[in-house]
Amino acid sequence: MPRYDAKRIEQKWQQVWEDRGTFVTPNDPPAGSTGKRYVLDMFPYPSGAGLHVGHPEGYTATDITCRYWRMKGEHVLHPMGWDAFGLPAEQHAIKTGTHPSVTTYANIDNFRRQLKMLGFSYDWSREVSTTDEDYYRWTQWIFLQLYGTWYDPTFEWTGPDGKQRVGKGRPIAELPIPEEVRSQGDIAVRRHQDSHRLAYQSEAAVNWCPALGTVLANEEVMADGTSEVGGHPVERRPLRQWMLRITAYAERLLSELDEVDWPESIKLLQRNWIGKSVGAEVDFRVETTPTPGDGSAGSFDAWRTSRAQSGFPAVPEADVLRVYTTRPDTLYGATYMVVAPEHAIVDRITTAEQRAAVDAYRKMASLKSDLDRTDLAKEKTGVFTGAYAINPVNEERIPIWVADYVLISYGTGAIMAVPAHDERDLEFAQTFDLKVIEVVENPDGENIGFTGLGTAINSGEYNGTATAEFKQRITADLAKAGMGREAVNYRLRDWLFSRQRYWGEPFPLWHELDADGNLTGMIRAVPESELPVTLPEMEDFKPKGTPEPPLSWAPDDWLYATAADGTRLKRETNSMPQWAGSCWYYLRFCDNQNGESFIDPAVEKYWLPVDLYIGGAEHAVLHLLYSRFWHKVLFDRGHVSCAEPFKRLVNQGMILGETEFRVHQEVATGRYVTADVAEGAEEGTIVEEKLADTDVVKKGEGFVLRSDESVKVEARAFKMSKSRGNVINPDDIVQNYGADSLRLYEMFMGPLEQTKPWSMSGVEGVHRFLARVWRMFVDERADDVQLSADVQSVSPTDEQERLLHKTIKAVSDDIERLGFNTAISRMMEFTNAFTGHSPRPRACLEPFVLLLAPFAPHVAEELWQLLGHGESLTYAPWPKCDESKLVESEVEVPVQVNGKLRAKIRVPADADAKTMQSLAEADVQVQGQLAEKTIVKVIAVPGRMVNFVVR
RNA sequence: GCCGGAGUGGCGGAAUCGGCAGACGCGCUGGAUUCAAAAUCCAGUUGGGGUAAAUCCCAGUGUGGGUUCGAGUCCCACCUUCGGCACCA
Repeated sequence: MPRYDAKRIEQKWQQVWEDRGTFVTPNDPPAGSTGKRYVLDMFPYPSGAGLHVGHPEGYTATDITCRYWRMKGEHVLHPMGWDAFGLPAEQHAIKTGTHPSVTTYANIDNFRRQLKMLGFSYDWSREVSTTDEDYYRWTQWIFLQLYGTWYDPTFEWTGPDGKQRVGKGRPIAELPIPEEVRSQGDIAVRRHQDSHRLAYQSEAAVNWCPALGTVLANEEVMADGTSEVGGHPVERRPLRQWMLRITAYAERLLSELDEVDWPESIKLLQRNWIGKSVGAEVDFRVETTPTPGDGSAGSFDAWRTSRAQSGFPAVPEADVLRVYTTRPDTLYGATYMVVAPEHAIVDRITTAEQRAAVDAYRKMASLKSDLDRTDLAKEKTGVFTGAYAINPVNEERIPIWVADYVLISYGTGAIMAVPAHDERDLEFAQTFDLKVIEVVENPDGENIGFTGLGTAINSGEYNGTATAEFKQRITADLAKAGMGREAVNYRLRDWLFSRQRYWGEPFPLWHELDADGNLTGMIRAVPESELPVTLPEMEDFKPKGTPEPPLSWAPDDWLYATAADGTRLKRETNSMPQWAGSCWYYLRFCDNQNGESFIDPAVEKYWLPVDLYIGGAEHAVLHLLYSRFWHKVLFDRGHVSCAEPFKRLVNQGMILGETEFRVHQEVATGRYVTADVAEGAEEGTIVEEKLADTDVVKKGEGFVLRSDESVKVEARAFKMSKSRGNVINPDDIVQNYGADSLRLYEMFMGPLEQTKPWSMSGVEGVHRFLARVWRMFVDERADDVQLSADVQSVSPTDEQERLLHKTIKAVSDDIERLGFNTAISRMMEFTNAFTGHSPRPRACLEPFVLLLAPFAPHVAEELWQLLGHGESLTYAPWPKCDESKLVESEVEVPVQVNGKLRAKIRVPADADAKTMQSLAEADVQVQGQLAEKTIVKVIAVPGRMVNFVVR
């Protein structure tokens, strides 16, 4: 029985593709290729659970695109690899005692098997894993580029892409060394350089997660103060860590977003994350300083005079408090100031009377976790320092407070508080009974809200000025007086780049040791020739619950060395975060065998940028921002030729579990029982309740399902999860329906970008479609698989030809705009029209097989072979749409009367407006509608419709 | 709270430029085939009304308003829902 046997067909063709190396892609374009396409998937983390149905969604979308472009004659790069460093493998290793590399490579084998089973056209010879020494050698090399680079924000240059830019990452050797630094000797020069490198060490308070035994990046900590992985509490702790100076690139990361074709929503997420704001810095002189001799001598007037002469200094004097504000126009409404508890000025200005209270507050604030500082403690706390500052515009004396609602890490760590126009300031002012002065009003008397725009009041000479103009004027005036300047701030923070983990890339760095074996703080980069710094073999890599990284108890021969100059060296024992490997994998795919460099420049120039990048929206800020940052550094240093790595980005939507139904049934007046039911459960079924009203129904007894108005049915689809038991395993789907059905179903579910629920009967639906296609070609009543006698070399009818070319056009257009669901429905329409008719012209069916091929490649190959073709259809030319075959001599158009559809008439396709009108008027239906009415106006759109406006 | 996306039959969704709302699939109903079933094929399927018949009538794309000859599509306000951010001055 030659039924549609997906399993036989799929195994056969996967073997053929592998044997023939069908998808192996050399870097040199084949003769006659029309161009290059680099189509990339976000490579997976090979978890122990295996492939999830979410993976094949994006992978099928890219695969269809690749197969389509190959048939169009493009040279297509379509690689796959593994983002295999990371916490789960390490935690699994700790639990089971298996080395993480063992688990990782076993998982990779499973993932590879599953992906091959789905028939994706990857060039497997380009496979990489971030955990391979050959790979992370270059991750370390790129890190050294970051380490060896400083950002010059004023450097003007033109890149290889021909665009003019201001700001460039330059070699650290080109960093100007100020004379006073140079005069202090070598160590001072090295320190100066270290403070400008894109990779630097910092002692700052970091996110330490005791449960995971590691520090985390801001991006890895959720809004509620718990870790993104596992949801464990995270605390703030001062620790020495490696940071990457991504903030230096904030402006470039923001402005160069305009160059890429990404969804606006993702660009917006990145813009918000970078969080640029434009405002002003303003200096407030502290009136009294309790400790003499710290530079506070002199009157306010004297200070003002000197400022007017010397201008706004880079660093304020010790008794000057610098604030950042986006609303310099509200300066007259500043009634108090607030500094963050960590602000250095607090020690200098706190009065003796307030000292004890301030110290206690600062201590308390330092112990608070982020969680305490946000959600739980929304009410404002703070302490008066006893000191006052002078408002530079009106010389008002205003109190300085310490409060933790001001963050040390943003702006200058200090604010001028304008309670009339800032909700948080008002809340604080009300709590502590501070003055509120309104300085903005709406001339129309409408409520402008806190931050609304309007015109100035209570603002001296500026009264009556509109907000926008006021901002400009006062910023200019402050600058002239040496009291302020325009300033830009970013919400983006530097990237915490070190982790206390074994299973990650070691840093290619040495610490210099002194005679006693202590760190001197001086760093030496491992020479490029000594890369990779491989992970040492270790039995015990279990975190000890302290911030000591596992590598710190690595064998001594790994840990220590002596330099040629006799200096004792100790390795950096932190490791890189999982993001490191995924920051640049798209580059290595182009040239994964290269032992000389991370990518050959000519190869890079040919393949880059990635033309289409598809993956989950969960990487909208993290991976995609980090990756762009690294790429820009490599670009600035001349290692890549384009400034943006991913030209077009598409996020696939999440696939949810099957829709679940739940009934709420009234059992007594106002009392409900709730239960999960199967879809289409019938009245009278006994269902077991979830939440019982124990007064009415005993728990565990169940109740009889009714169907009346007191019963409410709730339908909801949930995220797939093990605990909910609604996970769909791709292996099962392939086993029961085949890979082609899985691919087709995932594309048919709905738009790629959309979140959508799984439906098993939907899978059956597309499987039925493929079986229908099969029967369009194969007579199932025959004894063996052979072309049906109904498929004949006869001339197609005009109608058949028109449908074929309509289908070619629609499917091609749909693939190019990634509208796979509609492409599939077009092919279904074609199939519905052709099945059951005999004879079925070959001239229509052959191109149809080619249209189907990107979506369901296995069955398409089988049918192509049945049609007598010896070669795989992978590189068969894509069918061309003959526009002349699309034209119809007559079209049906709607006729409206006062905008309402009243009739349909057939008109010649090329009829002009006049002809259409007279044909419409001649129609019996229309005449009936127009009888006894006056025609006021007629709108006729040729080929579209006719509308009579009547009275 | 702020920012963004989405609301269309019983369900997933279609309508690419403001021009026939509901393509295609699921589900359901009826029929054919069959000893019976599975599989397959054919027909119907937004709701309401109406007819001997239908190429009939009315309503209809979250709600309320508006622009237009004409609105699922554009504008204003609101509701619901999903996602992101969240003391960022």
